[in-house]
Amino acid sequence: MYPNFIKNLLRFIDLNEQEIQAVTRYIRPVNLKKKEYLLEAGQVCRGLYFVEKGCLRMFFINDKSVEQIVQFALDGWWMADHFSFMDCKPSEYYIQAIEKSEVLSIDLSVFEQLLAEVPQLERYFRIIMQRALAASQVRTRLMFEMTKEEFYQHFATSFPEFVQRVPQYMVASYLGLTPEYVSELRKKKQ
Amino acid sequence: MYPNFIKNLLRFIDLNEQEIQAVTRYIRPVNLKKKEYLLEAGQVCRGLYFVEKGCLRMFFINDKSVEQIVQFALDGWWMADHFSFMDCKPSEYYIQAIEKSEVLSIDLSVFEQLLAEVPQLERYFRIIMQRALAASQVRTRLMFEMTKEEFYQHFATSFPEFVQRVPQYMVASYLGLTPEYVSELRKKKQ
DNA sequence: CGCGACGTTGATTTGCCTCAACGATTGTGG
DNA sequence: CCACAATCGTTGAGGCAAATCAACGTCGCG
Repeated sequence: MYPNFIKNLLRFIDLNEQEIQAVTRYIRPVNLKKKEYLLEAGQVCRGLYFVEKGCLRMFFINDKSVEQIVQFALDGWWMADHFSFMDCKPSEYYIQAIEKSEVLSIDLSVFEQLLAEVPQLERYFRIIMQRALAASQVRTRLMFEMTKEEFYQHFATSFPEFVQRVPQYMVASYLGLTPEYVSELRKKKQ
Repeated sequence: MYPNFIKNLLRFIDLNEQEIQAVTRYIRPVNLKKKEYLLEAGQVCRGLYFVEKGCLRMFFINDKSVEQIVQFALDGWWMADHFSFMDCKPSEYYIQAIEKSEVLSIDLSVFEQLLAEVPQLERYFRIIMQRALAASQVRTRLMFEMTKEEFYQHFATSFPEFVQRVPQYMVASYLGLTPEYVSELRKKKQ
């Protein structure tokens, strides 16, 4: 049951069988078909979402009515609009399954209770958040450091599985490029 | 002693007098003169830094040998290169005092011990990290959503004290603009 | 006073976008 | 199993936001 999730927990904290059972009792599993939404703009982001299997994207609609992707999540990654989640404010984001996905949600409504019952999870989430923050710092540096062309090439060579798995125009959006320009860059490289 | 720091702790968790004493025993205070460095590229980021009073900036040197600022921290904010801190990897960043500053460091060498002695701090740092992550998500969205001009105007009106307090070319760097272009934007607005 | 740090101005250049049109591939209902 | 429509990627012409480069003003400070 939820092998990826439990493996992820045990990677950062020690839990006995009983505690693992306790955690899983608080989880709300969500199965998504391709293109189905986990969150839509205007709704409150109810949970912290763990991708047990599949692939999600998080995006907003900009003032030109174009989808702007800000994050992906593959198997074993967490995803949430933390601002909306923490303050119960309506989100400006959509979270959508790129492929058929199996997601585990820890809803805010049970989050505090869960933390009280299994206090080690404070540590787990502290580490998860800290790592996410580190990743975000790295991304910021790369965006400033590189031209858009280098940024694309860097991404394509760093995450080849990714470029296979998701459509090219989504990669373009995530990197802040137009699909046309990515097309030009790919031609150039060969 | 460290009034801003303690106020910040108590804002998110409950601690009794004894626990507060325990925490302060683990702190390494650092006083910085204007332009003094707290971290230089190549060094490991030893601590999580809390700005008790003053103003810091974090930047790296890009391939054109230009300083690129990625973050500021005013009184009451945390700052660190989390990637370097967590994995003890040499940092690519500099952290420098923009003005005379009083910083409190929680060094990695005592971090785990401190968390063991005052377990509520796991919660405190989980919240701190989560909020930093939320802020980072908002910044990412703004950078994608707005033109550079809007981004500058948004920043200038959202943080007027800031624009007073730090030189214009640093604001420009933080926003990913050239000083010349910011100059042009300011002229335009009046 | 003189130097260095900071800001401004204008001319020129360019990286990347916009727009429009056209293949190629996929998938879906009849 | 085919027809036809989406969906996705490509190409090329033209345009613009913002960078680059160079030169000059101005202020504060040793």
